[in-house]
Amino acid sequence: MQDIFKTLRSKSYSVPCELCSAGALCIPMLLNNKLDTILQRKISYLKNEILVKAKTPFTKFYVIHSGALKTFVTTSDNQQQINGFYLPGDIVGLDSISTKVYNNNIQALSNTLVCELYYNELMSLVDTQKNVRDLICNLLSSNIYDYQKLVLCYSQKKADERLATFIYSLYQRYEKSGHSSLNIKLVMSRADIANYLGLTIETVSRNISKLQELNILTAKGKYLFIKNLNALIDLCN
Amino acid sequence: MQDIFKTLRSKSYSVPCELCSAGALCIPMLLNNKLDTILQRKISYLKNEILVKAKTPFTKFYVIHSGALKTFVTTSDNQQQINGFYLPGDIVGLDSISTKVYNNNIQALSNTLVCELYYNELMSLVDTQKNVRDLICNLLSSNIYDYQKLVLCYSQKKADERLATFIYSLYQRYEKSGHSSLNIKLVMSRADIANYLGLTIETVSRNISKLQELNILTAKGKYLFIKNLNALIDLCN
DNA sequence: CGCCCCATTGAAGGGTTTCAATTATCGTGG
DNA sequence: CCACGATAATTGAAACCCTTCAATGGGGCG
Repeated sequence: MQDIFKTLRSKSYSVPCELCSAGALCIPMLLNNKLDTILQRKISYLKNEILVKAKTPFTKFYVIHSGALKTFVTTSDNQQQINGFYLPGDIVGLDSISTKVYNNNIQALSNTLVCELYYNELMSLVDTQKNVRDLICNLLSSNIYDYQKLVLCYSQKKADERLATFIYSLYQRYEKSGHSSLNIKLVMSRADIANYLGLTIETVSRNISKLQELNILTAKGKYLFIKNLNALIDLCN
Repeated sequence: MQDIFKTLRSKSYSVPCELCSAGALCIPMLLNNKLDTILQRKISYLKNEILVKAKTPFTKFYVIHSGALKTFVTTSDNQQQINGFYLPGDIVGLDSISTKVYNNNIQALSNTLVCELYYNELMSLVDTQKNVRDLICNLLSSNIYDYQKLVLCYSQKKADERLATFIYSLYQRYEKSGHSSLNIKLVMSRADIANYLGLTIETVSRNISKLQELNILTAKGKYLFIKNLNALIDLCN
């Protein structure tokens, strides 16, 4: 078991363009040699660096190549409320089209490479390319569907089910971007997970222990090994 | 006080086209005499009638003129999980673009008039009219933003804050569609509210009583009268 | 190697649910 | 229009889950 975690230490997730949620955007653009005009490739941000402050003007989406981001708002008593974790292939900022400002702060959870995708120039492509139009609509719509499921999760589920759902969603997202593995590295702290799930650090910690006692997974620091995927999925519904 | 509730008994919310979330769609189309080709106007559904069963092919959005709808999924143990209430001016089905099937069941909470908006024909308008394209993107994006706020609400807030947020959001939504009033008719049952908020009926009931003890509102059956809007808003943060 | 931060674990308190009983409301039919 | 039954809503008490407060253990980084 120790060996597994050793090999994971050097694990670094990234997404090839073909599996990126914006990939279907970039690839046809590449073909048209229009890519460079609307997409800045692979800009680097350091761990904990703030990419965007909330309320600043919205100009572009951030598409994650490798690493991870979190988005959060700050409450009146100056506390963070995390409302999203973004992994390779994910696109950040879809909520900002209508408000014309970023609604959230965006921060790097680790050293991260992102592609920047300018909204205005993307929209001009929508007008000329029907597949881009469909892609944008699908991207926005599936984001809505994802949030619907998230709302159901948080409004209906207990702590252990929330945590199981969170872990399984990480598994699914890595799988989707070509990193199918029962070994998962948590890029965020327990405090961030707790904040996001609307629980306390202690409750998250206790429920991770509980999942281990149930032989569903093994946890060692930021590394999880899913021992019984079906049992994990059962906990999610 | 009794008088207020008397006069409310006949209250019926509806939205004029100018204030409908699809209004900016319908109005330019009206001008072009294209309206009738893509929009079926004011179809009537009876209370409790099922408009759409989940998993059936997605073809059109439903825009509410008067009345109200709820959307829900059914769990493995055949229980409803409500994930949305829709009021006059709201548009239902935005999550279904990407999945190509309706993800939720749609049911009328009261006798309801809806306009039906066909997706394919709407998309052809996107290609010819830039304002329609922008409207769709804004509609989808603001829906995402709304869900972000909802997720935060449910993941972070206690029962009384959830309920306050729910009531205040009803107030805001009626205000937005031209029915600004401190008197609100709840079109849904306590059971539906509880289900949606992830609470029990008893907890909802107790917290309505609590809001009355705090002199924030008066409740009589399905009718609420907000006595202290600022206090209600304070509870929401 | 030691410090600091993060994570884990324990015990008490508070909030929500569950179970149970009562009261109110709505729809129906006389 | 009122009476009745069925359904919905309210209220109380005990059980349970999560939080809070507190202390301990462990890992990463200089």
